[in-house]
Amino acid sequence: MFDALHHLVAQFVTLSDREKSILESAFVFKQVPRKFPLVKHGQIANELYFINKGMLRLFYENDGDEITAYLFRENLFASSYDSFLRQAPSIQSLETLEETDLLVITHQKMNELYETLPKFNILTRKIAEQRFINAQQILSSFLLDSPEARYAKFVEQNGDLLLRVPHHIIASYLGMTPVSMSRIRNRLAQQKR
Amino acid sequence: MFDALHHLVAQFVTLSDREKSILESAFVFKQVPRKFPLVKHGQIANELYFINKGMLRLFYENDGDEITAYLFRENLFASSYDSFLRQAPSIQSLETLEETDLLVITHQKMNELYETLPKFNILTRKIAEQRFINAQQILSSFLLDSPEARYAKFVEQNGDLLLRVPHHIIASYLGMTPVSMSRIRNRLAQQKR
DNA sequence: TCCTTCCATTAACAATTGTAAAGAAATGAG
DNA sequence: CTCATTTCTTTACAATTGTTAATGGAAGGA
Repeated sequence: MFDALHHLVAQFVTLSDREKSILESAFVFKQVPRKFPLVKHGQIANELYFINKGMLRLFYENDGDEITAYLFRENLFASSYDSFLRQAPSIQSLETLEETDLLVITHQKMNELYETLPKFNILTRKIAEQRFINAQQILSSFLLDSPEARYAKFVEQNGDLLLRVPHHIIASYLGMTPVSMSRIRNRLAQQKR
Repeated sequence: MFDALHHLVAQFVTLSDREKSILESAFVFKQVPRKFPLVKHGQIANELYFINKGMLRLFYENDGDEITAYLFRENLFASSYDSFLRQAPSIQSLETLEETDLLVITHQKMNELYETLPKFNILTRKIAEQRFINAQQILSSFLLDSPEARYAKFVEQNGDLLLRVPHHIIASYLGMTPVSMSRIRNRLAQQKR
């Protein structure tokens, strides 16, 4: 149950068995069905999730339609980070895309961990740094690439998601409409012939 | 000389006088002229900068032309972060826009600080978290706003930079061409009449 | 101060994207 | 298994952006 979590943590810090069990005891297992809302826009996110199985989507609600901010898959930490970190009302919503198995830690438990497990500061620092680098890579794709190139890169890196996530959700993640993405798919498919 | 730095640090952690002097001793003051290259694309960034006065721009070099990744102003830490954090060759370049006064800390000195000043982990974690939230806000503007709205927001938040930074540098930061930004400026100016 | 380089705007045209709507196919809940 | 809902694609048109080029003006180095 905690294998994937320990495997991720081990990439950043080395923990003793004792420290591992302190870490484990801070999390609670939770299985949630498809389309289950974990954070609603306007609420304060007070949980952080580690995904054992399934997928989450973080999205904005923009007068009626939903714009994907990020897609979380297995073995990632997920949350509405801005809300969770600042403990302020979330401008994003978080929902499952599939039936999902989560390890849940509350904001309060995390603060306790900073005390009982000093290495936790290093761990979260490195994870925050990595998230920043990731955000910067996505941003760079908006600055440097055409929508067509951005879609092509997405397929290269996350091609499997095309079969797992509705296309209009991917389209909004790539900053385009489903119509435009369909045209791009058409163009790229014809180039390959 | 260290006033602005201490002021920023105080927003995240409380340091004793002794800790403050440890922090100070890790930095070196450096004044650099306009258009001075601090990190060249391909190099490994091994310095982090705190800006006392002046401005830096972080940019990509895309077959000949330069695309702004970020604009750093006074009282901010600046670096080619991906390169600095991973100690890998930088895909970005970092340059001064004006004559600039910097406090410089090396990657090695930073690792020493993590040992001699444990609170430094907390400080850098919180700064990394803040940078992530900032990156996410910028990204959300690409997902949610039209180029016109993105320009309008920029003016609202950083209007003074229009007089301080060449427009084509701002345009590429906003993900558009200088021509398109000029048209948008024209449109918005006419709406106000 | 002079001169070269850089910079912002405008114009015209091509290409791409957004919007709205409709139909066919796939999917999930009961 | 069936039916309502969701999802993907296509079409036509409007709007916006990119591209290239030219001009006038500003700015900075010698």
